[in-house]
Amino acid sequence: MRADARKNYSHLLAVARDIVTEHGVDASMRDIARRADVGLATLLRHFPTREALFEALMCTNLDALAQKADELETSNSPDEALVSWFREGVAFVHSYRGVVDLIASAHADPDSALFASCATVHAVGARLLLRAQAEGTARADMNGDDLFALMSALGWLEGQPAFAPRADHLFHVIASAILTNPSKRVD
Amino acid sequence: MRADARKNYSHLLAVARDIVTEHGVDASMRDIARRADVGLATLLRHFPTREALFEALMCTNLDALAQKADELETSNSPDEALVSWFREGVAFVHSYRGVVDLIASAHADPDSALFASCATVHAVGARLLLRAQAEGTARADMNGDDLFALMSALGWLEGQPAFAPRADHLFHVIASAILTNPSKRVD
DNA sequence: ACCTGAACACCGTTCAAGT
DNA sequence: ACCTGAACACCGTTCAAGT
Repeated sequence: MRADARKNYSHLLAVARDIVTEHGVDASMRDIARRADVGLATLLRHFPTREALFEALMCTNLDALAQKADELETSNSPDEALVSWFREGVAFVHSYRGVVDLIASAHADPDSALFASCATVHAVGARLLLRAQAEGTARADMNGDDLFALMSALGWLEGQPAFAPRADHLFHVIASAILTNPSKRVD
Repeated sequence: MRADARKNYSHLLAVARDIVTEHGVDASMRDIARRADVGLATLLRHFPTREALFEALMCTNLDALAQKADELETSNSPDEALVSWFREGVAFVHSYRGVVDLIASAHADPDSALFASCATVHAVGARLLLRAQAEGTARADMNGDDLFALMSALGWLEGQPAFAPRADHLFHVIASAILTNPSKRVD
C-alpha cells in the first residue's frame, strides 16, 4: 500500500469509529468520508461494503474474544468458562449499535466480509459449549448455532434502549437456562 | 371520511400488506404508493409515518392476541396459559420481517403510533405472568418488561434467516427458563 | 497506484396548486 | 376535503478523468 493510502486507511478507520459509535450501524458512509476530508469514492475503495468497514473496526475485538476463550479454557471450570465467554460474546456482537443485524445476516452469507469473523466466533463458542456438555453442566440439546443465536439475541436486546436496562438480568435468565439440563418438557 | 378517501385507505392497506410481506419493514413507501396507483403524498396523508402504517396493518392481530389471552386464562392452567400466549406473542412481534425493531423502539416512545399496541401487549403479558407467578410455576425474578423483551428477542431471531431454523428450539429453551424457579445463581 | 468530482437512481419530507 | 406533482436534501453506486 502506498504511503498516502495507508494514511487514509487508518484515518478513515479512526473517523468511522467515532461516527459509528455515535450513530450506529446505519451511519452515513458519506458522513464518514466528509468528516475524514476524503472523497466518498476513496472510502468505498478502502471498504467496498459496510460489512468490510465493520470487519476492520472489529478485528481487534475479535482477536481479544478468541484469546479470552483460550485463557478461560485453561484456568476455569468448563461451565464457568462457557458463561464468562458467553458474556464477552454478547458484548462482541454488540460492539456497535445495530451491528448485530449485520452479523446475523453475515453468519449465513459466505460472501459477506464479516463471514469469517462470524465463523470464528461460532467455532470458539461451540468448542466451549462442547466442553461443558461433556462435563454434563450444559444442557445437551444445544449446539453452536443455538449459542450463537442466543448471544446475538442478547446483543440485540442491549441495542434496544427499551430493553437495555433489563439486558443484564436477562443474561442471567438465559445463562441459567444454558447451564440447566432440561428435566421437564414445556409446550 | 369521504368515499374516495375510504377507498384509497383500504386499497393502500391491501397493497401495503403485500409489499411489506415481501420486502419487510424497510419496504419503500414510494413503492407502495406506486403499486396502489396513488401519489406518494396521498399515502403519507393516510399514514404519516411508517409506524402508523404498521399500526393499521397489525391492529387485527393485536385484537386476536388480546382475545387469545382471555381464552387461555379461563380454560388453562396459569403456566400453560403463559407459555401458549408467549408463543402467540412471539408471532405477533414478528408479524412482518423486521417489524420487531419498530416495536422495540415504539415500546419506549409514547409519541409512536405503535406505542398503544405495545402497551396493550405488555399489559396482557404481565397479567398472565403474574398469575403463573402467584401459582409458583413461573420464576419470581421476572416482570412484564422481561417477558416483552424475551418475546421480542425471539421474534427478532425468527426474522434472521440464519437463526430461524433453530427459533422453535430456542423458544423451548427460553420458555423452560421462564417456568423454572432459579435454584442456583449463575455468574 | 491512488484519489476525486460528478452523474445516477433511489429515498422520505414538504407544500403550493389542483379538483 | 382530499389528492397530486414537483422541489428538496439526502443516500450508496459507478466511472471517467486527474495526479
